[in-house]
Amino acid sequence: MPKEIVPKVIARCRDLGLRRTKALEELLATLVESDRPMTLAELAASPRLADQCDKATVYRLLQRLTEHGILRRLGLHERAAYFTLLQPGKHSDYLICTGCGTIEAIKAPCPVHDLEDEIREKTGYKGLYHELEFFGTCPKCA
Amino acid sequence: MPKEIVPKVIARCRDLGLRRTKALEELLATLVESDRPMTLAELAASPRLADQCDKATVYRLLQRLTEHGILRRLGLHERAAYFTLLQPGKHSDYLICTGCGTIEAIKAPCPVHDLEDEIREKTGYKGLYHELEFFGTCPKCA
DNA sequence: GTAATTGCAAATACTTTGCCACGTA
DNA sequence: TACGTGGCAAAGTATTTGCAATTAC
Repeated sequence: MPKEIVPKVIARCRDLGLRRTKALEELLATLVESDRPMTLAELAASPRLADQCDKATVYRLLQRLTEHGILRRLGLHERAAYFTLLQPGKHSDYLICTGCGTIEAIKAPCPVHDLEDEIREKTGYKGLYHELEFFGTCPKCA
Repeated sequence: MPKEIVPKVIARCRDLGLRRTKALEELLATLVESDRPMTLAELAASPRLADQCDKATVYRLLQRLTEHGILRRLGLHERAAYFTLLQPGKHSDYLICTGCGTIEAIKAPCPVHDLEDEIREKTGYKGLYHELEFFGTCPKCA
């Protein structure tokens, strides 16, 4: 959670051969400050990026960072794709209200790691990871 | 798995006030025969439906059936939405190859029911359900 | 007969790409 | 200087809707 996250991630990007651009810095800062996954549209419209660069630039940045394993692309049921910073050792599952669309990360420990290991062994899939989401109607929407 | 599934589901539809149309029958039969979720495009192009009706009809059928709880709409990471028949007492998690896009249902018991109950109690969300998917590269694609 | 359902076509929404200018290393 | 990046605009892909015609009940 400390502010030093951004510089560290940028260092990782640099190691991967990516250039340090203003857009990269602002995009990462925005994602780190956000406590939930964000869409391309949300990112492109966010304060740090709106005046900074074109939506196509944000799009290509998201592509590049996802390919390099800095970000992860999530489904989350909306028409738009969501992106989140991938931090080693960290994993989040989400609780989503199908009424208002609110997305919140779940704090409880994820209960699927054992099954994930089992699947990895039995199927031989490489680079296995999972995505777990809970959907329902929040008290406000009910 | 028996053939009687379709008539039963149609009966449920009728109880909900839906009309028994050819398109409805074929759509349900297609989904029952499929062992995995399908997209609107796949369904509209499937043998039973291709000559039967317009894609817009399939689209609206999927909407209606989803609203009435006969089907469930899933994310599954592709740009297109996936739909699956919702059978009482049945639940599937999926294993998806990010290379070739293969989707297969996981047989192992789902390990998140306890967490789901916990979330239901703590948050007060109504109609809570979850979606769990594993992503990775299958042996063939690796 | 009446309301639900359908077909066709047009409109959206979000994503993706081409091409040339620009900036970082 | 050279190659990764960025901007603008156009093309793609999947979804969603309007409206008149049709069909189930």
